[in-house]
Amino acid sequence: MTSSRPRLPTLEDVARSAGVSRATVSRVVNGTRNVDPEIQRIVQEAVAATGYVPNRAARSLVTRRTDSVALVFSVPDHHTANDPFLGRVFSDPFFGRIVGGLLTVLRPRGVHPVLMLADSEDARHELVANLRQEHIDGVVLVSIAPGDSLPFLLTEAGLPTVLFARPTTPLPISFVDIAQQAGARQAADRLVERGCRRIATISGPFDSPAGQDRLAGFRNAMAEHGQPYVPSTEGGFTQEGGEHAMRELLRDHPDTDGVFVANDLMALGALHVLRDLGRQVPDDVAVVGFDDSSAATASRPLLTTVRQPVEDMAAEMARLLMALIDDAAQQTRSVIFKTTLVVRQSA
Amino acid sequence: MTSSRPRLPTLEDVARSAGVSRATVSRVVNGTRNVDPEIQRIVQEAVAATGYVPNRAARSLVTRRTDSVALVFSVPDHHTANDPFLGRVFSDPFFGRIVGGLLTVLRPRGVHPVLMLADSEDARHELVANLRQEHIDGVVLVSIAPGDSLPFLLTEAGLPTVLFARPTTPLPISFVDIAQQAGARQAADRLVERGCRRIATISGPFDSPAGQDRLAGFRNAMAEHGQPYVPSTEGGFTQEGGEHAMRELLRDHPDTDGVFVANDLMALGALHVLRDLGRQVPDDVAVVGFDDSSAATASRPLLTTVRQPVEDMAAEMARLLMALIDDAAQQTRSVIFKTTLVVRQSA
DNA sequence: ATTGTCCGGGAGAGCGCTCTCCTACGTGGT
DNA sequence: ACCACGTAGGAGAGCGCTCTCCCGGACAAT
Repeated sequence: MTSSRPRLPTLEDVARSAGVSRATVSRVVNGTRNVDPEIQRIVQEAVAATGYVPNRAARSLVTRRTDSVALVFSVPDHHTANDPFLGRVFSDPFFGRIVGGLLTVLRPRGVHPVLMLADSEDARHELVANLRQEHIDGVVLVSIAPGDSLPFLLTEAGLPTVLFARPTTPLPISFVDIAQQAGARQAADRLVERGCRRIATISGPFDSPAGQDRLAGFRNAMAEHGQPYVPSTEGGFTQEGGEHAMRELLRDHPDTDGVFVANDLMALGALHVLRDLGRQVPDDVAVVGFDDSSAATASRPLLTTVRQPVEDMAAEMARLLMALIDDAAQQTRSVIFKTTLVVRQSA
Repeated sequence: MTSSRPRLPTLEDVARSAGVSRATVSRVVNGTRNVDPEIQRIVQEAVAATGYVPNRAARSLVTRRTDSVALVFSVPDHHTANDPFLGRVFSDPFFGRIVGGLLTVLRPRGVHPVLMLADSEDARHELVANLRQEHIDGVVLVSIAPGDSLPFLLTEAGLPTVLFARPTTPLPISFVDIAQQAGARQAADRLVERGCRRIATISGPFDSPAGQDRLAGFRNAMAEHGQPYVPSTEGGFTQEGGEHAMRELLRDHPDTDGVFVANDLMALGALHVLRDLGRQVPDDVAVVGFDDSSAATASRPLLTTVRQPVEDMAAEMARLLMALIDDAAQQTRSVIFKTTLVVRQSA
């Protein structure tokens, strides 16, 4: 029974009711220029009495601002929501953590995030066209598509954009990221501190900056700790990959007593394998993960891991984007967050 | 170096370039009425040549449609994104599964979901005011706040709304849900079929419809299987609650050989307790969860669970909402989905 | 007094689009 | 031949808002 929209009050209505002009009401509503306090009061009462709320479309039309930003997830081509791949992306808690972080900054400013998905080259171009047509003020881009063209396309279109994680190829674009290498170093320090002597690592895919950096950072740190060679296997950032890598590692290096696993999901898999093979964690083999995702507390023993402050990073993305929108001439900036080691049970 | 917006092509520009009137271009772009095929072609070429994309704000202003819907998450008061509670909400993979499902329907229709959060009574009222100002066509509401006022407020405001899960109090509002009782029955059937004789259950909170229904459904099914009394403990739908409940259950009923746990998160906790106490799953105690969330595949043994088709449900919500928006006089409707038992290792 | 300055308020153009009219032009029936 | 009717395209009125421009009055400086 949706009562067919009974025409909502407009500025005009409020103006008439308050006995002033439309312009004055607009000034009061938007808090621009000086308005006599008495008139302000009258207008505010009229607003309350009529139940007036500004029409965003009309406002956008003239201001060329929509007070909404796109939250774009860019994923490899030809995956739909029913595909296992995309399903995994969206079902990753990380998605929700980003949203939560963004909202802490966006909501107080009355800016709404609009969800968008770029899952094909066509979609990417269409997206840019849509965004250019000024119905969106800026873009928060989370890209997990290797060699994604969107960062470039958006830069080229001159759209205010902030990336989650450093772009694969250098680009004049703002982003937030974590100090990956320093994070890996925290893991190394922990394992060494525990007294582990034969330390190995399960790495992420080599074509991802995060995978590379964590591996490099870990190796560097271990070298400084006097261990020149670190056995490593690639686990593809998946749970199954982690299991497989752990098995391989133990086969080739049965005396391993400490493992740095480049993300929690793989660590979860590794823990399962260790238990199946009868190795006690952390006593026989200590394990350190990365991310501090929900997997870290779903596992037994609880996972010691390097925490990535996703919510804070997302909030900062929102701040950077707002600044970029307010002042288009602004320099692009990057903000790098420090990770923290969360010590639980596995190391 | 954001090149300060170089004024984008408008309908007028396209019209001039094609040598026709604005109205004709509009007709071609929107595919309304009959337009001479030849002129259609000319206009389409002009559109391509100028790179024209409709301005949504201008269009919305006159059509009173925005082609965007709100995706509202309504949560209990006084929780912010940094609070553990809300953090958990947003980090629950379920959030992303909803979004994924919605997008499969919304995207092809060019409708965008706008994320909103209602975390206080003020926020709820403000939300309704915002939505009423016609800058949003409809609402997809996921409420996890007990006694939430939003379903009522939205109905009252005459806003097209679709709920995820049956509202706590009866209301003329569309919703999707699953056949909770039938789902619980599937779990019961499985446990009985495996030969379990002393079956118990860990339930969700009694103030949630899902918690109630699953418990009632399970009891009914067990009664039909000849077991009149089912020991049960409440686990609050959390992992810790599940652990605690499992411990309690085993203390009071040490000979339990099968457990239905009303969600996967609690089941995860239960599995940990069972292992700690040296009970083999599924041989000593069989466990069936509910939801088929990511926890189900993160556990060892892999969790046998009742699958809730969240993506399909979300897609249906989108369909219901679109129908409601297109025809406001439409009846409110509910769609109940069947669950499926996913047999893995734990039962 | 006269001029200049500031400041509060109103008038009105126009953002880019849709959609209702209206006109011009066939086409068919009588 | 005439009129009725259908059909394709144009003209133009807004949708609700912001913002520039303008005006009138208060006040200070000359």
